[in-house]
Amino acid sequence: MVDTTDRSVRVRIAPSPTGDPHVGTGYIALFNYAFARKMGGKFILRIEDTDQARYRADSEAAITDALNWLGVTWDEGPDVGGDFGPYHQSKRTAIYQEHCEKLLASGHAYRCFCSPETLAEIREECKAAKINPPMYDRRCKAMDPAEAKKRADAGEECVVRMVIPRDGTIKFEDKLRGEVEISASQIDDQVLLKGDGFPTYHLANVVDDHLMGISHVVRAEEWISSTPKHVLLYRYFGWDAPEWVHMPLLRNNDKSKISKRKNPVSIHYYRDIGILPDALRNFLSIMGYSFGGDREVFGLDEMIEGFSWDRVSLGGPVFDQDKLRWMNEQHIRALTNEELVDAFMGWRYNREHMLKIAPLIHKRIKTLSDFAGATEYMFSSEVDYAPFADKLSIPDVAKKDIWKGILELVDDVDKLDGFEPEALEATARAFCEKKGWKPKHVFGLLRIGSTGRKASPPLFETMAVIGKDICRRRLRELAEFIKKMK
RNA sequence: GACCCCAUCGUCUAGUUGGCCUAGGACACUGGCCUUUCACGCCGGCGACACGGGUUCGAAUCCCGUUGGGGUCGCCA
Repeated sequence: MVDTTDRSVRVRIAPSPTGDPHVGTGYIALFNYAFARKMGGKFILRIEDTDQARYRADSEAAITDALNWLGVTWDEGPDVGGDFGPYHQSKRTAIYQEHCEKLLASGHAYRCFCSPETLAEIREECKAAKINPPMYDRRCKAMDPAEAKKRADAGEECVVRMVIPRDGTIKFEDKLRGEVEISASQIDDQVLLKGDGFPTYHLANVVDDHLMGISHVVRAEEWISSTPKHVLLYRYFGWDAPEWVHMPLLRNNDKSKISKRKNPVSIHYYRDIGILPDALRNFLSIMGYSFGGDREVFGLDEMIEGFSWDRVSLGGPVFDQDKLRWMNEQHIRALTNEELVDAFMGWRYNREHMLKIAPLIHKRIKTLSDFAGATEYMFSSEVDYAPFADKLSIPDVAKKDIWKGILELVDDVDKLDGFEPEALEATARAFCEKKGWKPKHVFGLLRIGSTGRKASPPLFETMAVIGKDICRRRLRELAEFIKKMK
């Protein structure tokens, strides 16, 4: 089935720098990468930074670091260059606007001046009238294009929407499932160009995939329902569409789409608790995929060599932490003692990390041998809250408000760029203010939550050393623990 | 709610042109052996083809329906 002589395969991973490097990004990147290597094709990294509101400065580097850490590397991308750049969508706005003009000219798109408020009203009306799914009523489509252009040129803010046929169906072939058919009546006149002049995913994605010569779009299953829009866009532009491959979604234990509320989803979390990169990679590669025979532990090269879409299964795989740990154990065993020691040193037993710890424990140890006891929680992945059950309360605050509050604080911290002590403290104090809770009570909970101790070096410095991802995980577990307390 | 996708042990999966499946492996759980302890290792146990109709000599494998789960329905990707 797989033609290994096909050199024209070009695939891409297109993450959005809006947060932490997600395991789902790593998962999809891995399959794109394996397929590209198998076919002797190219794997491209493109940064989809078209959302100014959600853009996070520290995110892109975190994503590229995480992907490299996983062992997935790209042939073209913002850092390595290539013949199809630029590879940041934010640097391609002129291209999208130009293409939007073509659609406008051919009558496949129109300007829309409706405000977000108007749109919300329309959505409400649809709901009330039980119109499913709720859709834009296309009122601006009736406007004379010349008149619309005049208003836009005069500086009035507007978006550009694509025209979806009134009836008929849109079909496409998914490599893993066969033909998928969706009625045009289900599809809204999608916004292509936002009010700020940036493109939406749909436009940018199609234009870039075409311009970058992408042959196969390998992405997550959640995109299936918007694929008809993309198919239409290719048609409107007169381009050949790529092949579609929709991988199953990684799941929480309850089978819902994997999410940070129910699972650690940052690749950094797994790195920080001491999962070997090749173990995470191996684990991700048995999600929805089987190597063949009874092999579960295999190298990236082996996966590439035997790679075939035929080996993908479509039931959504649950991301099982236990099995990940077992996988990691297998990879640790495969190490020599020399390599194991290197792994420890590469992880946290190194000068750089010790230098962060040193000021925190310097005046808290009497002998060097006190180190292990004084820092145990800085190296472990989980802590036990049971010994503190009687300390997990705040005077005059209901238990429910406490655990919900902790979750809220975690969300506040999530919005930060980075995890610096100063910003952390400011966020925590703002939270106390907001809640009307005393810092000493909140900080006490934070301390127990992130260290598993009631005494520690300065809280926020300590949290910074433990790291954002582990702290977040611990705090969520603390909330869970309190929730379950009688 | 509408539309789309999916459906083998609790979990990851093998099973891919229907017969070699009284359904195999792995994680987890569990009984035992080994052992000065623990871990590893070894042997064993528990445990699934969602249900109902077809097609066929024969179905986990094909078709239809039902049920269940998931996803999407944003000027987010």
